[in-house]
Parts: sequence; structure tokens; C-alpha cells
Amino acid sequence: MTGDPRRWVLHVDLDQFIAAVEVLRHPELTGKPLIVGGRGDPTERAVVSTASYEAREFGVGSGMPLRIAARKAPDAVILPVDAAAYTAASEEVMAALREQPGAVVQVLGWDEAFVGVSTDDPEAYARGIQAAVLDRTALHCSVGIGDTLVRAKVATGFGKPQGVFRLTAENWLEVMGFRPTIELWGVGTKISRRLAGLGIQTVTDLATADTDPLVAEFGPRMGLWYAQLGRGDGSSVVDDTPWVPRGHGRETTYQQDLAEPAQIDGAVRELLAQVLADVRAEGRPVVGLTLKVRYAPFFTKIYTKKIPTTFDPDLVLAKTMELVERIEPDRPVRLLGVRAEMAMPDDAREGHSPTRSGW
DNA sequence: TCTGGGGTCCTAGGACCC
DNA sequence: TCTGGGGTCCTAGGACCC
Repeated sequence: MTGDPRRWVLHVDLDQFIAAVEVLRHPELTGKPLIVGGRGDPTERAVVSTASYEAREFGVGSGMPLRIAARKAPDAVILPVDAAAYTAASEEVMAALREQPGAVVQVLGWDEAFVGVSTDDPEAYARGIQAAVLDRTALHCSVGIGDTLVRAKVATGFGKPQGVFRLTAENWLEVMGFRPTIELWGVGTKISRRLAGLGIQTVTDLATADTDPLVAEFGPRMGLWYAQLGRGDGSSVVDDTPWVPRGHGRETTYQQDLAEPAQIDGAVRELLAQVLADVRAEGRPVVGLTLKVRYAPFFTKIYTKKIPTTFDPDLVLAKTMELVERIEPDRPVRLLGVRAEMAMPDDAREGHSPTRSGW
């Protein structure tokens, strides 16, 4: 007796996406160390968005200050971030995925997506995806195959570059069990440290841990979520419902710290104008505001405020300026961020982030 | 090494209500 | 004099991801 083909989650991740897009536009950079970040100026406060594999050999990685990266790889070419170009390339990639037979596509970012599909041969399907993406965009990708979203996502890392890797309940602990918890998707330095405080070092430790201490440490939702994460368990539903943004924000790190109240006032107005332009394009009213302030050298404060639902830019400005009054005087400001929360449409689906409950 | 900019979701604790 | 138990909403902040 043969049943229906089995349901699989595939996770598609482009290889060094941003650097690869730049190489397509600048073929003379092929095979050279390439760093993309900020405005392309290593003397500015900025970080690396993506480094090519050649640049990574010098120890350059994403998130690294551009200044440091330039020191490590002095001969690397440094290019500015060109978001519009990556968005355009990303749309081509996602279109190629949606053309695959029976594919349900859930976009996670510029360079990655889940694909849900029923097939008896997920490896062959994955190779088909790689060929289709390469054919349409000249970009290479890796594909993770899993029986849950988490396992598919984690699997991709073992397929890089240009490979395919399958991770299911069957081989999860064999592959992941001995690794530190920080290698899990959604566990960073802080959480891995707190887990270690509970005596949990490895993925197997987490998979077999009592839930009680986890709940006591992280709360009822996150505690149970981390226990599940250790086993690779969770949802296997790929959801292609269009995403509804919760809000829009802009933030800027200033090359010189702001000291004068008038400077801060002007900078906030500038950021707010950009945020309101994004919100207007969305056509949804503002219901809340956040002002983020990084005091030099590295201390961040967040001020939030709910406001009456409104489209009125003057009211939003007035409420934003009430938040500005909370900024501590006589402290240099290194970063300002303004964010507007928007009213959710009634029919919007519940949000679920990759690292949070529901998965 | 001295840390961007775009996001999302979770939790603690206080205010307030019945 | 001593202070329940349930709930909601709000603010501040934490953590993570790409």
C-alpha cells in the first residue's frame, strides 16, 4: 500500500548573497576578497553586511566593524550597501521558488525562504530548486531538508555552499547533539550563557532537560520553546500568507556624537519624516511610538508611548517630542531611532517569528 | 574589535479595575 | 491593621534574526 507523498520543509539560503550580487555586476571582482558594508568607507562607523568567501579567509565576517575588517583584509575591495539591487535580485529568486511545482513559499528575508512541498524525493526537488535559481539569477544556493521548520533551517548550514543536507528526527541528535546550544537558531550569547547556568551546555543536554527549571528561568512560553528547540521539534507548516508589518522605524548612528539639544531635535524630526513616509505608503494609522537613544559609548535606552490611533502627522510629531524630552541632558548621543507602530488590519494573521512560539 | 539598520516577539512590573 | 485573586493595559527593556 502506498500513501500520499510525504510532506517536507525545505529551507533555501543563497550563498554569500550580497557579495554574489555585487560580483554579478562587477565580474572583475570574481575570486577577489570583497566586503560589502555601510557606505563603503572603512573610516566610518559601520559594519560588514557580507564578506565573500575569499574575504572570510582573512577572518572577516558579517557584523564586524568595517574598520577592523579593512585592517584584517587590507587588499579587499569594499563596496557600499545597495539595498535596491538586493531587493530586485531577491524578488527574482523568490519568483523562481514559486515556479516550482507544488511549492508553498514563505520568505524570511532577502536571501532565504522556506518551501513546503509533498514529494517522495526531497533531494531531487532541492536540486531542482538550485538549478532553477541558478538558471534565473546566476546565483548559487544551499538547501536544507527537514521534517520541521527548525530542522530544515539548521540543515542548510551543513549544505553550504551549493549543497543539500537532510535533518530529521532520525539524525537530529546524531548531527546536533554534541554541539553547543548557541548553534541553535534563536539561541544567542545571552541565552546560551543562561542555559549553561542551568547545567545545559549541549543540544542533547537541552533536548533531555527538565522543563521546570527552563520555565522558571525563561518563563512559560520561552522555557517550553527552548526545550522544543533542543529536540528540533515544532511546527512543520510553511505559511505563505503575506506578511503584515507591525511598524516602521529608522535609526542612525552618527559619525560624531550629538551634544546639542538642537542637534538632537533636528535629527529626530528628520528620522520621523522618513518613518512617516513609510507609514503613509502603508496607509495604516499610527498607534504607538518608540524612541531609541544610544548614549555614548554604548548604553541604549528605549522610550515608548502609546498614542490615540491617528493619521495626523502633527499629532505624531508632538507625541514624539514628548519622548524627546525624556532624553537625558548633557550626555553625548551616538544613535537615535524613531519607530512607529501601526494598527493591525482585522484580518491579519497572528505573527510568528522564526525563533518564537508557534514554531 | 568597539560594535549598522531593518525588523519581531517575550517578560517583568506597575497601574488600575472588579 | 493588613491586605485576595483575577484580569487588562502600558512602559521599559531584553534578546534574537537577517
